[in-house]
Amino acid sequence: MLDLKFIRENPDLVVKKAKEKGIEVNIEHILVLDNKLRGLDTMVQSLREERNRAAKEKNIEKGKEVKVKLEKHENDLNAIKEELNKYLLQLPNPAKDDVKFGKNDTENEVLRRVGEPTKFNFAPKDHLSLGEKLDIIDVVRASKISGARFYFLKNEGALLEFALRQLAFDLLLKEGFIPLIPPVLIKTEVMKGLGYMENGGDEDMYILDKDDLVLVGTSEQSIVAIHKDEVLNAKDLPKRYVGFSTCFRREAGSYGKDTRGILRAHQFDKVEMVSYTKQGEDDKEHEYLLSLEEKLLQSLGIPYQVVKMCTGDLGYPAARKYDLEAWIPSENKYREVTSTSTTTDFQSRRLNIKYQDGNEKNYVNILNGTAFSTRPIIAILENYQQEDGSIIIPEVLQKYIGKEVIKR
RNA sequence: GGAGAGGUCGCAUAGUGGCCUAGUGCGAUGGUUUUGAAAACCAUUAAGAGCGCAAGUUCUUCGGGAGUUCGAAUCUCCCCCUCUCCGCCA
Repeated sequence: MLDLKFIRENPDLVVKKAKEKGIEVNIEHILVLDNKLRGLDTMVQSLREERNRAAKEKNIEKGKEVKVKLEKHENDLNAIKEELNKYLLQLPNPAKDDVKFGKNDTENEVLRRVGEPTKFNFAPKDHLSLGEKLDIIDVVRASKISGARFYFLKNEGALLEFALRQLAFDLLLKEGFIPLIPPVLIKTEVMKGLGYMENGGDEDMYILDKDDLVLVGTSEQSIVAIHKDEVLNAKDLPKRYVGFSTCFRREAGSYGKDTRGILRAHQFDKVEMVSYTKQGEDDKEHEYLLSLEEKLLQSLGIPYQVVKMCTGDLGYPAARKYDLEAWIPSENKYREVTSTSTTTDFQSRRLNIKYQDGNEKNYVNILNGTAFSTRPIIAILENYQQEDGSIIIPEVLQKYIGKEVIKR
């Protein structure tokens, strides 16, 4: 959500920035509504003043008269407020100035590559063939009981996930992150407030009508909302959380896309980082979160590239976003495994999260980033595969799993 | 799931239709006093919004929403949350 005053003063900029993200905005309508609203608001206020005065004087006749007038104008006011709000919620967060303009993901910017694409003197297999042969991934039985896009992680497959999670927590706890296991069901009303259900977002969510709850698509959703309607102390910032949870996505609209293996599933696990910082300190924090993500991938010894999203690929709340893409030998290309975004004060306005610094009060900046998800397992299996189909376990993970090789 | 009790300013509590412009205590902040501190005393003690150059002024908010009323913290209805007991259960 953007500041209404800012919109009033910089309407052209708001339009231009939205356009860069590929979103058309009817700013005229917003300004007209805003203008109407303020006129009406003033009128309603003075009518209320009259009502209050009549009540104090116990002037019943006068009170009755004012009540009728007030009712009508209050209804109008509420209607306009609601409409204006609807439009305001549709405005995207403007991209930061350092973000390059681009229409879609083909125009994203590769910032750097770390490590060389893994070379094999045999034809590398994909993660699913490897996983099935080693009996660590089972999608056939999963589909029997849950349908397409579900999987069992089994044996060392399950242990690999635990190991990745522990590796991430070990690093982030050292960095002072607060560990968190969040709820994965959120009230529909709160999810709407978060803004994840707009623009078709609800199509990608599992909604439990009977209980008015929604399954989270990422624990970012519950972690970001943890301080809803709170004023934080500036002393405690930056405040950093690391949460672990299962994530649920309907993947509507991705039929036939990435159907093989565990790359795109309805359910997966993720270790998520969320930072709250003071206004204007998000750039520094963003680089910090990125550096942590790189450190984790580097410690696994997986070749990757850092990609900076162009304006057209940013999405609504992000002002800047980096993806880390790991080298996937079977596809002969890099694929997204983790990412990090700054939402500046876009989310904190919606959620009403502020901080107090002396006499000053301001909205916090909120950032998020993936430490690990299930996806890096794909990169590990494929990059560490041997000719006989066995997998060497990355050295940093060996202590968690208690062996060096996965073989049958 | 059943029965009951609650939710008021940072915290604790008072408030059962107009004297609430929400009282009191604690805490916090500033000041006076003091060599310094404590104590004492004095003052301040929320957020959001509108109008106004400003001083200021008005409105909204007593868990949330809807209603009754000239007038609601107070009455009615719905919802949320917390606590106690029972039942069930990792």
